[in-house]
Amino acid sequence: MHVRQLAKMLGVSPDTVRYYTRIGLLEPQKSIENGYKFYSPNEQNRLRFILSARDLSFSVDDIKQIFHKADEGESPCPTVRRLIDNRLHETEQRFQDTLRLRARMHTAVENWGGKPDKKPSGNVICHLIDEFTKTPE
Amino acid sequence: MHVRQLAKMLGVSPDTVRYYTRIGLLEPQKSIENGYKFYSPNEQNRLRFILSARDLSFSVDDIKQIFHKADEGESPCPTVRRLIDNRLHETEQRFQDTLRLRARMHTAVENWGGKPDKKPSGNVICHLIDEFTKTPE
DNA sequence: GTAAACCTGTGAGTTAGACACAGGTCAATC
DNA sequence: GATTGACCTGTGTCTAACTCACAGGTTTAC
Repeated sequence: MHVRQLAKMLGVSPDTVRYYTRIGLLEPQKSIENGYKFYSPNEQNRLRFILSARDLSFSVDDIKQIFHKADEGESPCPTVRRLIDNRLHETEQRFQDTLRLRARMHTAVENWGGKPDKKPSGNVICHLIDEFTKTPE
Repeated sequence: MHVRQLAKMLGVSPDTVRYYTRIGLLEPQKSIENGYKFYSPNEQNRLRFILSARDLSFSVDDIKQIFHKADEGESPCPTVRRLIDNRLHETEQRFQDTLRLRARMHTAVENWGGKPDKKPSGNVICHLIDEFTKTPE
């Protein structure tokens, strides 16, 4: 199975598959006559796993670690449990940040609704942004 | 005012100031004897504006556009209103994505609590991840 | 045989900075 | 005046997770 076919089967772009291959997460065989890469059922399964892990926000480097454990025959589960703990904290942080940002943006847009456009003057570049910063509420 | 002093004054890292300078958002004068960059009060004001815009999720490229308008003497406000509309959509999207991700991760961790570690076998790399994907609820 | 459509791998570009590093500057000491 | 050490500078390179550009190989239709 070549790159485009595999990508289509699992619903990702060929470039994504090429990327995972480039960094060593996938190790397809190289056709001698073609130079084209050939993905075996085992590689297909690995890609499926990568996508599942990605959906839980595991990073590519995390997945490398998981594969490393598994390739040595050890259980990757402790690693997985440890890693998701970090990812969970990150996600929580990002969630809170995004929540605050969203509120700030909504306030700004609302705030700007009744204000006119103005030309820049002196040290005011855009009075919407400048004034909003000074009165965050 | 040199880079470190300016950075400290506005609470960012010198590298951040250098970055904005490198991409042309700031245009300090270059000392002839030193080669060191000198930031005038006007540049200080520009940096303050950049940070305000950044806090509303405007991208560096957005800010470039805003500066471009303002430098031509036109009102950047219409640009600002148009741009924040895009950023608001992005933020909303990111918020929803993060919300879903967070829920998925919580479900996974809960789910894994009662499950043992297992060694990889056949085409199962980590049963926690593999099985969770198959039963998302 | 040839033309067009399609596919490939590799190299480079993307964001918003962080980090490494060779060298310049300045005050304090000898 | 020379020298040490602390501090500062600009520039080049690196990051994550891909995406895009591109030169060239392959396959199919005529």
